[in-house]
Amino acid sequence: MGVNPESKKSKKVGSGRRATLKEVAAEVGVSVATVSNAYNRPDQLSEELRVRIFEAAKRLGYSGPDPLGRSLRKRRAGAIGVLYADRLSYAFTDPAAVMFLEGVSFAAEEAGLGLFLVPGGSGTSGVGEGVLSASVDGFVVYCVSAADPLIGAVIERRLPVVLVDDPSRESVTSIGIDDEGGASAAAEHLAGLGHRSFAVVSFKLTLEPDRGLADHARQESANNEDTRSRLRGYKTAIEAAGASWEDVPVYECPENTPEEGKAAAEVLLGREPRPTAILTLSDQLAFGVMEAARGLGLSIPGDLSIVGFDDVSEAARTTPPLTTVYQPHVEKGLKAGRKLIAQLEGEDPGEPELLPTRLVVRGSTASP
Amino acid sequence: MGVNPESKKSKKVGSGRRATLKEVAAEVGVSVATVSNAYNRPDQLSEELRVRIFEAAKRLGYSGPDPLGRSLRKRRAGAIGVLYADRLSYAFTDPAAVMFLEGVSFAAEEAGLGLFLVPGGSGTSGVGEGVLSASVDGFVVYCVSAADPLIGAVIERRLPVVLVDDPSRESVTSIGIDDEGGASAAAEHLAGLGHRSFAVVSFKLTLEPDRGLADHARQESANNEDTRSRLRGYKTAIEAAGASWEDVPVYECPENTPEEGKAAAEVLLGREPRPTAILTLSDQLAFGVMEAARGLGLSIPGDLSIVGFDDVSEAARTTPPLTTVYQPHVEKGLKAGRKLIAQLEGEDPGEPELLPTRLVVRGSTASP
DNA sequence: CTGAAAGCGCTTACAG
DNA sequence: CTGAAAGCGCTTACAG
Repeated sequence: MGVNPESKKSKKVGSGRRATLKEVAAEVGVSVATVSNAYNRPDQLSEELRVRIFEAAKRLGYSGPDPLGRSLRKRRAGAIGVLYADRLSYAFTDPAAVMFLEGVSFAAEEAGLGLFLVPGGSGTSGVGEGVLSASVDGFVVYCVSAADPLIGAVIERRLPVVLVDDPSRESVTSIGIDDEGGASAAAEHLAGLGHRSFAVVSFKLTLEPDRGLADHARQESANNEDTRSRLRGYKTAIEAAGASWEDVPVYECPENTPEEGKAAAEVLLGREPRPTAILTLSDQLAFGVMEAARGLGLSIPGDLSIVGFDDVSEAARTTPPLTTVYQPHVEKGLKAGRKLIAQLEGEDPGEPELLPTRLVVRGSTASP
Repeated sequence: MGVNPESKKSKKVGSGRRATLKEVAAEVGVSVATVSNAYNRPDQLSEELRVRIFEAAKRLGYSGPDPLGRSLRKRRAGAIGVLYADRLSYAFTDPAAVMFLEGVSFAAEEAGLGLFLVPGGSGTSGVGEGVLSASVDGFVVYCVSAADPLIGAVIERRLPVVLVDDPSRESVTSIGIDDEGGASAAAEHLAGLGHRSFAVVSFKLTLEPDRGLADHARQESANNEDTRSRLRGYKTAIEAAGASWEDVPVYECPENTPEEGKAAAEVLLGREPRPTAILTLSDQLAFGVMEAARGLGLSIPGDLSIVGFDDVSEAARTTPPLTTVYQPHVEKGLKAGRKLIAQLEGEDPGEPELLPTRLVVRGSTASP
């Protein structure tokens, strides 16, 4: 029978010391290998013995091999890590990030893996601490600028990696979207409606973000590939329409939130001449722009046309509905996850992929 | 100098075999203990030696102690597990779940822990497989019915646990909200407006969900504590208003989605007498009800009053805005996470807590 | 300031 | 069908 080592300290469930494989083996009078086999290779022992082992396990409160021991031995953590540059909790605040995670989690589930959300941002510990200490088999790196030291930490770990929205490292698998194409389609659309006076609301441009108008040099220094591409798309289309990019104010927001977008728009709409169209780098920013316009008594799209980027589900439900650039967030996450899993299984992750974007014209844009 | 063992197979970054503590020790000519100390207890060795060790580590491509080995030795996974009953990917689809996760992730970040999302649902592997194999230090259990075998798997693991929205296990820490109070406030509100003809759109009632009207017996058999409480709240207030609960059709939806809510409403609104008010168990369901009403040409709230539950951010932005019961999703997640972390640190997780709910009256309710 | 030794809990050839 | 042994990579008293 053996005395249950837990009976002494009978605190709440969960606080007791777990039994181990070794203890179960001792209880049954077999070797640890046999107990291990009972769980992992049922064909390696008689059914009768297997049942006896499970009974003993139950008696001792043993719930199967400890994942920690097993992982070390098998050199497999059983989880894929998702690295997000900002605070983890902030990721759940951004609908685009949430959809992306939905896709990744789908891929993880397919493969029977867990999803480990790695604290990347400025937590209590140093930069990259989370990356260095996460028990994962690989990383999906999302929303992390190529210049961020976090990327260095990830590379150092020498685990399989998929970089999302950042094709800058040739040697690393990546997946992204056609940022430039989407952006230029949006700007072309506005130009086609007759707009010539534009303004842009942008993400942060460097690791040390500013809040305010960004001059040409600063725009050029943008170190997020998607930010660069979207700005380039806007620029190309605006110049093709015969307007000067030099005259287009680009406002940098340190964070991708409606609040920041609102603050940006309030500045941009106070300038002379007042822009007739505002292009943003995300729906989140565009929502803030809409709010600012309402606050100033401007009608959309009568006085001001607005376009977003992302086609988050809410974009279809604002008043008026937002014209924006669709990108397949869930699919991007799914494919990123699958590319990582392919690497884990020694398969070819495939070429860097660029998923298509598409302009979705709704009610927030019209002739000036 | 020593030959870098990786130089032979020069495939993509990430595919190389990692160096180990032992190899670094050999390279420098010190013991593994000293190398370990270099990373974990800088005061235990001379600065000069420490630098030499880091240089050697860099040379060999060693990025610091492997989390797997460290976790096993320290008996700490460095992550808190979140268990969700359905498919993981589905959690990201439900705005209430996303806010909850935001809160949990905030708590995890505070404590320098990762967030491990455990596949609970019907993946490729057996029930509880994800739970049994997750390398975590404890579980936050969300949206899992007390009757679900997953709970059994969690308990078996003998790790610290926090049960969310399910106070049924006395011995386990839990946190929830005042479901009944919120629900009865909502029904009272409708009764106060003069409604006497109600219908209810409910979550699934058992582990084997039905789609359709649920008779009294089935309502009673509901095994989710929050579902039971909300139904009880509706019932109490409706009966207090002098109406008969027997006459109130309760439609069970197998999933908490707008689509299901719509299907439910289409049936309920086809009945005679047509209800003048529909109470739902969530905003997600309520959104579907709104859609169904629109589809049938019914005006809200003129022909039909609708109330939701959750006060998801979208609830304020529908047309008309949704009257609903607010609950503090993020705070619930935050507190659940902190209670778990308190247990991990041997502190008192505190009493089971019941967070307050509050009726938020918006435009979707009016006199019949 | 540094090292030898034990051990965290497990799995996997291999031998019988 | 079962077991003895090695070892996954690390940390931690402990001794010097």
